[in-house]
Amino acid sequence: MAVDQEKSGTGSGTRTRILDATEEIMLEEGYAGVSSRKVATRAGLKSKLLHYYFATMDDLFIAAFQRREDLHVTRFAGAAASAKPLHALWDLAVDAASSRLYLEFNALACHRPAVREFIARSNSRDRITTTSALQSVFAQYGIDPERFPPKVVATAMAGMARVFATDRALGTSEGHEESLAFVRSLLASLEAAGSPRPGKYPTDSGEHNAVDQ
Amino acid sequence: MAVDQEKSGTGSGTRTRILDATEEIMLEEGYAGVSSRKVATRAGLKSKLLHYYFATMDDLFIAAFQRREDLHVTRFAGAAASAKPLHALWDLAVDAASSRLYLEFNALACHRPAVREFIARSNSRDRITTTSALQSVFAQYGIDPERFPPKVVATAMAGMARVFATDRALGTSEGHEESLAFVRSLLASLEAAGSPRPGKYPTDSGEHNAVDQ
DNA sequence: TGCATAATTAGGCATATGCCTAAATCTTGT
DNA sequence: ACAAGATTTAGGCATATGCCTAATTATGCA
Repeated sequence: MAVDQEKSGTGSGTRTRILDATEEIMLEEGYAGVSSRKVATRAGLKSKLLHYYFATMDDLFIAAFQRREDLHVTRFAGAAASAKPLHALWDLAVDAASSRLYLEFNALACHRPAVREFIARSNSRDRITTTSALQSVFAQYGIDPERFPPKVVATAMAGMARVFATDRALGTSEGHEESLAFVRSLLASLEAAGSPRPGKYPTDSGEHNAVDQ
Repeated sequence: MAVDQEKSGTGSGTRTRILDATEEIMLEEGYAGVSSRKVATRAGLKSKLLHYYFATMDDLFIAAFQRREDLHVTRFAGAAASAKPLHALWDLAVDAASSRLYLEFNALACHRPAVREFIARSNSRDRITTTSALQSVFAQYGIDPERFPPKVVATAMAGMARVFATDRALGTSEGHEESLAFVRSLLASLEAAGSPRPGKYPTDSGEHNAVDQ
């Protein structure tokens, strides 16, 4: 325990401020721009104190990632339970800040073995959770899982979100508008076709077409 | 062509060796692992010589990226002109080494302004070129561009390729098999349905192949 | 042959980074 | 009030990095 958990509000949020600073630097300069002294300066404290909260840089990165992931899990649950789960899940995946951060974390994981396992596990878990959520939604909406395999849709969603995040970070947006419009219209037609089925599984109702051609 | 650089052609491939070493380190440790001394050691030469070929690290990264991009452009042209362009373009996008490298370059671009413009331009250009190639192939195959907007397909392809690359680098492969199988079967059905298309467009045989515009 | 140019080698400086040990101060529960 | 733990401060070392100036050797060409 000790420092690893938010003991109480006593630290005046020092730990939180450190993680915030870490995220900011990752977004502005990339993960390689994160150094102990830079984080400390940005958080407004001496570098020694940072070392007190996070003995090593690995600890810092893992904690930063952990916090983001916890937030993501919460958001994900909310999205999956919302009235329009497909739209909500898609919006969540595309969320700019999160995607950009995950991008950096993924790159970071490549040369920090201690962090890699955390991120790899999280990636895998997220894909599985998304798949399972989609599966349930698809069943509820009467969407043909052969036509839209949840696992494939989950992978495609993750992929497009990453493209958007990367491009945006580099200042381009070639194809974003069209892709977003296309996906949204697809989601709308999917949700419109299955929406009026609260609590029950459709499987009936003639309009199984949902994705007609 | 292919004269691109080679200051004089007598470097006994030193320049090439430097770029190779740079790529290797990027793949093994990430872009942040690339330092002048490390590259020099790996290429089997003194760090001073590296500085002779590439005055700054920006120059080195830009040259490394440039070389990869030239190779990609060549491969792309070949894929677009092949007998099964859809499969070829997809395979190219998913190619492991290239995707991983582009991933690193993208991350690198975030905190190296001098490199950013190169990469951003390349990303944008690649998306446009892919879109245009898909458009032409779709027209040839009689694939409805409303149902498969080339721009959207190009973005989705780039996205899935990135997910595969990232996951593989981290040691996971959740959903890869299913996604690859799904895409391949989709491509097969598209190519099979389009090949015997009646009309003025050639079916196969590469004589009048319309790859250019 | 000679010569211009490419290719290679040499040492070093200013800076930044990760991580360490020890002590002083503040907060808390009792 | 007091002890125990949490929080903050302090200085420093070994290492790595980017980049610089100059000199020496190898090579191709007229």
